[in-house]
Amino acid sequence: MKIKQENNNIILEEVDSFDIEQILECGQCFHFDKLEEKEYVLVAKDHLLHIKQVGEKITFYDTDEHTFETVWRSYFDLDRDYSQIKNWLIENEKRVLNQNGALEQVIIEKSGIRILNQDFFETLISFIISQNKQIPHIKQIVNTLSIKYGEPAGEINAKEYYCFPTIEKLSKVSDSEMRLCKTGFRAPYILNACEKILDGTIKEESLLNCSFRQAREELMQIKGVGSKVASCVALFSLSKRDAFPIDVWIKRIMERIYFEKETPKSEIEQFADRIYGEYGGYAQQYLFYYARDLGLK
DNA sequence: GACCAGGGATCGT
DNA sequence: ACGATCCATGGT
Repeated sequence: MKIKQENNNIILEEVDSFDIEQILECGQCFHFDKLEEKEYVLVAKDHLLHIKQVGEKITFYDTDEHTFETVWRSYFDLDRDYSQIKNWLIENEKRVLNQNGALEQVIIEKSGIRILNQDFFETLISFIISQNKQIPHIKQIVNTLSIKYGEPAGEINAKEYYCFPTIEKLSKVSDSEMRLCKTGFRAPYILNACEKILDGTIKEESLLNCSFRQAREELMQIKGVGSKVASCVALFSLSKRDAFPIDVWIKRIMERIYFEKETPKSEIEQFADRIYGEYGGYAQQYLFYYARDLGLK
């Protein structure tokens, strides 16, 4: 990877496995705007980023080296060797199945995906909101909460963007106010999550220092957080790359490519552990995006 | 353990 | 237009 500073911009070249469209649109994050083809504005970690990709060249507009190094390098998972992960997954699938599997083609098609290292609180609330909702609606709610309760993050093309609210701010919102943001029955879940963090039941620090399974157990103490939401939070904000969140899409694609019949989630989870192991999270993201694009039924 | 509410935008017909 | 669906979960 080559890093250049040009005017006020940071330019990346020769980045392996990086497609800004696939990274943002694959369903792992919700706080961004598409401006043009492969040109986006996103708000993350209390920073605003205007980013554009043309071929192999990626421009981080109005970004200094210090911000790039301290915020975006880790956010975009730039120190991870994705080629090694892809190769391992394809080889291990072959070993377990004793023949070539379907994952290789999925990975080739979605090879520009990276798993973002997102903020814990924002990820937790976003995935509580996500249940039974489609991505455009999740984005709308995250946006509404940020505008109403977050700090200004900056302006691009005459549009003001807002940071995701702090836990203190969000915890003081009333149930009825929260429902005005279209959160519906999830409103008490969001408030319960704030409560459990503020009273110390849930500690990000200890979640970072334990196994995926332990972290999932602890997160599930929050009302409205089940196995799927907890797995997403662990994968996207706690570096648990062995997490394998199973939703309807993953269930459908796994049933199609490995089982060829209806299969309980518990069995799918066990199988994923065996075939994808410590890289389950990456496999899940390739498969999820692929299945959604396919519009699998 | 199977079923159903809950809330509303979006998608498919 | 309008009904079905939706990156689940908790309660019954």
